[in-house]
Amino acid sequence: MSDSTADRILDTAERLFADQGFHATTLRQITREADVNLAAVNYHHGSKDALIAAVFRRRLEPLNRERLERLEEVLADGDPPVLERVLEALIHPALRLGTQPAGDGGRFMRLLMRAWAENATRLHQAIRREYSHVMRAFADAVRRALQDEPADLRQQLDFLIGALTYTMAETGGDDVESTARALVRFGCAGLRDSLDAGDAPGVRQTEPLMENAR
Amino acid sequence: MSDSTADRILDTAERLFADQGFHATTLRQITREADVNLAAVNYHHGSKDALIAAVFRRRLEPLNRERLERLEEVLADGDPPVLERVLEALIHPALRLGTQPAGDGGRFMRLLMRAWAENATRLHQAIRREYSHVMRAFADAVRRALQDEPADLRQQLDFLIGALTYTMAETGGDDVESTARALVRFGCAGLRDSLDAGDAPGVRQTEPLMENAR
DNA sequence: TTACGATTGAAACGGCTGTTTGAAACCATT
DNA sequence: AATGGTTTCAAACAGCCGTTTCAATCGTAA
Repeated sequence: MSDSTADRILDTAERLFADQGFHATTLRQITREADVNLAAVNYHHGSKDALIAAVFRRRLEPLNRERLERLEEVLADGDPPVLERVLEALIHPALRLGTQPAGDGGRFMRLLMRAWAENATRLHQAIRREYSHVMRAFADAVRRALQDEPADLRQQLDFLIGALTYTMAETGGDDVESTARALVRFGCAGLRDSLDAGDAPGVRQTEPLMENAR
Repeated sequence: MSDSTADRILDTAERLFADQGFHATTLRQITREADVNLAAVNYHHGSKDALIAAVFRRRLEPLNRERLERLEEVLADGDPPVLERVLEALIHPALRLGTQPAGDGGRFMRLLMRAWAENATRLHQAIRREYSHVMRAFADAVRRALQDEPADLRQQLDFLIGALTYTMAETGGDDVESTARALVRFGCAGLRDSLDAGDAPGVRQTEPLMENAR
């Protein structure tokens, strides 16, 4: 049941895509390692592109659902929500994804990173589309937590997403808890300093911040 | 002179690699768009893999050199260096790379991201090797700026590198100055809060930071 | 047991890949 | 003008790609 042909193809494809990339991974390699016939991919998933999309859909949908559920809980607990808990709802489900089924490490996140490096492709756009409402919800929550006007909060959130994605792809999914704690804290400090202090730098200094390059 | 065959191949390859990925880009496409003969790639660069390495070497070497030069200046200006200026030496040369030759946007950074998504490959390891001494130098400088013991400062630096890489690949290289300013500030706040406050959270809160997932 | 849709299997399809080859063209030096 | 090394060119090489085909097999419902 859980080892149906279609599922075995998905598992193997996810692993190989993450390790080697989409184009570098061939259907023959997938079907050989999954121990299924070559034609099974086209029979069960339609095409290689459809297989790639299926690999993402299987992980992204539960991830974003859990993120939004946790965000709802945080928002229900108090109206100016606690910034730490908002970021934790964003970060923790993603970091846990790396350790979920069988210690796969940051494999899927490496994959997500790959897909997102494929800018200007249909895959990238599809993922962004599926992500957009999640990010909008979190941006609103952060704004409310900071009780500040919009500003360019989206940029700071992108900083955080970048740190999260990079970290997940780099670390092997070990010590998820401490990594999540460190990242939540890092992001909170950055967001608070960037927004609630207006335009002035958070720490005064004698040297000019930005000198012209030589 | 500047449009030598080898250089035209490098320029075209960099653009196509960033837009489509390494495996998805064919030598025939590169040579067609560069208006050179197919065999020219193997003649001037040896192989496709060697061409990929050459594309990276051309950008990475000046980038890391400029970073280290600026870091030296900052360190020479005062012994506990100003954290903002250290991060600025790390971030600004990278962000400027996107706007250098002809408004190429974050193209090379998208490429770097791609290479770094290719974990466990020789290319990734080669890049990490070339980066390691740079990162070590910056970690030392940050440690001195914060006047703190080692801790897991490397992790915080990875957060910052992730935010930088993600941001560069996402934004088209526009408003480099304001992006750099925002990122320096974001990173300084995160580093200061994470390290100089020890292990206690920077902001007290009534809710537990990390609840068990449902 | 028979019948039938769902699944698997082996083989082949056209097409594109990176690389190699050897002749032609170029260009500075004798 | 003749030479010899460097670079370009068109063509071909073997090999792998995603997909399709159609017969063989399986599992279940009549």
